[in-house]
Amino acid sequence: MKNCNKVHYTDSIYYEIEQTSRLMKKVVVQLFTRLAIDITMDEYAALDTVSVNAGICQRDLAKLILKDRANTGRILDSLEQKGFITRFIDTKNNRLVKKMGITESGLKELNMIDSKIESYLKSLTKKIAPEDVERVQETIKFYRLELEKVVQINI
Amino acid sequence: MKNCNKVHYTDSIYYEIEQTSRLMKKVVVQLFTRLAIDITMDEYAALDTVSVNAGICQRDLAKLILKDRANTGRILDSLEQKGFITRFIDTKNNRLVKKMGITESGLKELNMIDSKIESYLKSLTKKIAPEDVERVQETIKFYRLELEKVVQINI
DNA sequence: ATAATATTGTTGTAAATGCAACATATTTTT
DNA sequence: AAAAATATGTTGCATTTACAACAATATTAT
Repeated sequence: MKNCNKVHYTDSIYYEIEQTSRLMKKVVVQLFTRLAIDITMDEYAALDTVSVNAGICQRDLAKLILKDRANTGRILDSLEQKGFITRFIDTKNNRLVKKMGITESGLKELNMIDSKIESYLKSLTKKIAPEDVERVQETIKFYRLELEKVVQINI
Repeated sequence: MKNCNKVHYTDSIYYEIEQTSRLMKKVVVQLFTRLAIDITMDEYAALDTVSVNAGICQRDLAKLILKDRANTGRILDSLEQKGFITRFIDTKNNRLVKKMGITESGLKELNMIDSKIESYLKSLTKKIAPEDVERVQETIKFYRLELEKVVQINI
């Protein structure tokens, strides 16, 4: 008799999270397209992050959004070109850095997108008890912090 | 007074899952590199999926691994070239399709990788109660099935 | 029967991504 | 003081990815 109790990676929580993330990304991209939102998901996430971290520099933002410095710079180029953020040279620990902040126009865009997608995203979890959603979120966050301890970040 | 209760996308479970997935991918890629495993994570996931779905055709596999037909074909090209799967022409609903199966060498590689990474991956959740891990996995799976209902899959 | 549509896999292409290398400036080491 | 290392942002490149177009075949509609 063969070993039928084999543990498969594709049954693990790791793969489950990855698959869910991929699917979710598809859902949100399709939502953005349907709503004619003219920034990408990554730009939206970066804009939101900047809005709660006024005056952050590029490298620190890169660490938050888990992208490398190169692509973070490119995302910010796009957001700046669209007028949603402003960038300015400043110092951090005596070093010249590029800091940024959200503009009025960016804040308006952010609120517009939030209002457009909020109800739809909520509807996706409506069949799950709110306390379950919260518990899952807390557990995943704890797990993510564990991952941060062992991952090598080269940003 | 400004609205300090604003709900941010970056605080949502959607972003939490995406960030965790990104971080997890980094962790596993670094693990694969450290262990000198010579296939990619995607190839590994595909190989595992093939191992439990013997005789599956390419398009059906694409639906399982959530990649498009083009890239699924490319991943399989690589696995076939390395001798880990075999592909053969067959019919499904009277249509010519490319089916596949895992080879002896592929099964050996799969088991080798599993044995190498198992304990490490387990250690990442050792601080979380097993029942919590299971509950999270179930809730996410339920959520993923909700997503599958609304997403447009163009595979 | 002919035309239109659907299924499956491949090829081409443009965009996104990560990584290494570079430029500049500052800190630390020797 | 000179050299080495670090911090920050940008550029270039190779890989990955998604999407569209195509080729071949089978089914459905007219």
